[in-house]
Amino acid sequence: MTALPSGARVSLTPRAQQIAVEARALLEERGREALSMRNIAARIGIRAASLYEHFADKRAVENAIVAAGLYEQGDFIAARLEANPDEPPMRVVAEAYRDFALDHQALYALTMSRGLDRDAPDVAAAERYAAGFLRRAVGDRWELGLAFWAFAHGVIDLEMHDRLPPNRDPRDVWEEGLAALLKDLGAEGANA
Amino acid sequence: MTALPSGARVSLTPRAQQIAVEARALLEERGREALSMRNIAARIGIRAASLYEHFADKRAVENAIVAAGLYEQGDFIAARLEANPDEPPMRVVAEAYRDFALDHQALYALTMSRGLDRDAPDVAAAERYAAGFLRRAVGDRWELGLAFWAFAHGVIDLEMHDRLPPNRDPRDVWEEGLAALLKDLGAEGANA
DNA sequence: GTCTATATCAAGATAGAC
DNA sequence: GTCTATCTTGATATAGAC
Repeated sequence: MTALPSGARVSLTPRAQQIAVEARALLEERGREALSMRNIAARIGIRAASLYEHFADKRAVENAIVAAGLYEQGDFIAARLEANPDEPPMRVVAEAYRDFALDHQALYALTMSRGLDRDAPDVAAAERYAAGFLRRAVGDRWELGLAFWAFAHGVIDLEMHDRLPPNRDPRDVWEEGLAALLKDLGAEGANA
Repeated sequence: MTALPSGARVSLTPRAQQIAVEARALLEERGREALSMRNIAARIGIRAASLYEHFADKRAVENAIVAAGLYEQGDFIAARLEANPDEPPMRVVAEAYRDFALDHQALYALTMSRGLDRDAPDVAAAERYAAGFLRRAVGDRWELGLAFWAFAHGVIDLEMHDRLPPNRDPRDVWEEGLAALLKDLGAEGANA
């Protein structure tokens, strides 16, 4: 069940792979508005024009980053589930989701605040892979599963935009909402 | 308790007020990336340079839009509460929040996906006004109130970015999560 | 309060040579 | 696969005249 390296899941030439890796590093180091074709190229030591030999346009580069990020997010969740077999899976998935997002904020924002290009096969497959963990954690209560996701995303997004009151700990908000939802999920989802 | 017209709450010259109104109309009609100084000016029939007589920079124009939007959102929620005195207030607030957001998507996105400029006094006051309704709806369970907000924002944001599965009704996700949170809030918040 | 004119910058993308 | 050179567009913002 150990995951393949994400490179093996994605249909890119080796060079395009490498560019996507550097682009992602750039994104995480310098933020989203630094992710320009020029900056990506400069980091690799080539000219922006040369990138178009490997990607049709900027959107395609972003898609590669997003797809790789979703696989990595899934792998991270999978590892946490393996490491915590006695915790309620939905709690493990939720905590892992949040930790990953907060550890990769620019990547998370890129993934969530643009529409996903579902006609890009790599993106669509990566989305299915990542969503699978949520699905399995909630059994047949798929709508409630999506509600967990919405709650998690909402807390993370408010936190990232500094919208929560400064005198409150976001972790308390998180715990309060998560507990309420888990109560509703009940025993059904209590173990995998 | 009827609200003042939002103009009266905001410290802008009449001309600046008028510009902000047009800017907001532009935002709602043509979306966020159409909100440029050039486009705002063109809609009024002046040149972009002239706007700087009334606002220090673009950010200030956005702040005026956001502050007015928050007051309007608050008024909308207040009206719903008055119209539904027998419903659980937290449910009324949540439903009103969602309806307002979905009816003013570009405004909502502008308000939520930029940081708020809290040193702009108008913005800070508007935020307090809008947050007050949530506060009163949850009594002393303020963290849970923030969890309601996070959940609502999360559903709305996923919905706006087309992230929810196409074969599921977002309303079902909404209802499922809201019901779970309301259950946890219990009788305390059942009436105002 | 608005104008013209302009500075400044940066973005995505293409053509065609090597 | 990368280069140079360039096109095209569009943004925020300022100076100074009227």
